[in-house]
Amino acid sequence: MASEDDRIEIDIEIDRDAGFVGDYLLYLLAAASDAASADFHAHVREQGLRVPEWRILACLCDEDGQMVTQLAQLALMEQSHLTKIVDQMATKGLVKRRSDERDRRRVRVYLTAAGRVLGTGLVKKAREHEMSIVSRLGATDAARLKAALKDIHAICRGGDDAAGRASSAPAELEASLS
Amino acid sequence: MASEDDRIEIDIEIDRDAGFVGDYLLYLLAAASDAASADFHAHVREQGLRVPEWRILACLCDEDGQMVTQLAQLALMEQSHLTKIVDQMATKGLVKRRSDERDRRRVRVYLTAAGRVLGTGLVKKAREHEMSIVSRLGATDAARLKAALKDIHAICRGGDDAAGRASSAPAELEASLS
DNA sequence: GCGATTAATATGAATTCGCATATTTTTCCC
DNA sequence: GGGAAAAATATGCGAATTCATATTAATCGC
Repeated sequence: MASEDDRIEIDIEIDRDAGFVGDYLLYLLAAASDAASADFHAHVREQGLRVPEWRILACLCDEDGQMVTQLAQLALMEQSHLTKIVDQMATKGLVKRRSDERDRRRVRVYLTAAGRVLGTGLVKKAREHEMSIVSRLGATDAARLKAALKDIHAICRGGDDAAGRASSAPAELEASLS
Repeated sequence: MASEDDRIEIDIEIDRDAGFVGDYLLYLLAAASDAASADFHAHVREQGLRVPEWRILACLCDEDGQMVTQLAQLALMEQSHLTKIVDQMATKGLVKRRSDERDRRRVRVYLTAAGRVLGTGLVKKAREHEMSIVSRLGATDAARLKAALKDIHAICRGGDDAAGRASSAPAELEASLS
């Protein structure tokens, strides 16, 4: 019962011919997004922020005083979730709410001074981090990649709001799409 | 106090010059991934599956009997989360566990007949859906995009396990990287 | 071979997230 | 202008997700 078969059995099957997922666009997008973000997200957490908070800060640095729904779409999260995160950020003193004068249903979210400082710093870091990836990928390929990603986004939107034009579209992504 | 100023004030600012997020690689990746997946994920849920379950099915269709940790990496989720989802899927009769004979710490996850049927069907649907996106994007651009995404993944991995080679790497993505 | 260390998975508590819906304000239509 | 329909946000609750750690098995050093 002792030493019958001590060969090391290699059970790691390297199937280079891939299967399905290894070349599936939706998987590649998710995997690339995850992998690319891991580094920076770790940095964000070191700053005492969670990822959704960072996203909101970044969006507000781009355009302060956005509406809740607008911001949620842009930050890729649900409205009710964004509302809750804004609560927390307000408690932390990073943002403040103010209801829109013209339409008092709307609530606009503004950066506080502290929020702007933190956000600006992180945006700078994010740019540096992005540059390090872009340089490793090559500037040309990176530019092509970005263009393709914008195309994908433009093509695939409509599952949400069926060819939703006008007011709800996250402005930044509309631009430069051809 | 009645009609002082009824002009419709356009408060939607279309800033085509983008800000930061509109051209930030990590944002574009996340946004594209979200947008591209929305459709199909809706279909998955209509089949009574949640997205993580679909991911696991797909991975097992590619290679049955994977280890828990392996599977978690491949399916882009945490190990403890995967364990719980496998519990549920086992209850539903989609997968079954069997401990590895050589190393009884390891638990391998296998598809049941029902799981394979469901998974195979969804993979087929996923291929069709992917093709519809690829055709709208253009075959050449799509191929370039996939290559770039694989590059990104290869470049950015290392935040997790510092240049992790060998056994832990999700085989499919290693392949065809140059 | 025996104890210490490491690997693989599971478990439990705390948090986040998402869905359905309530609430408040505005717009539309008559 | 008054009530019904719509829009924007908030709330409550259940499920999903994470984090820290427990548990079990294998490997390494002596």
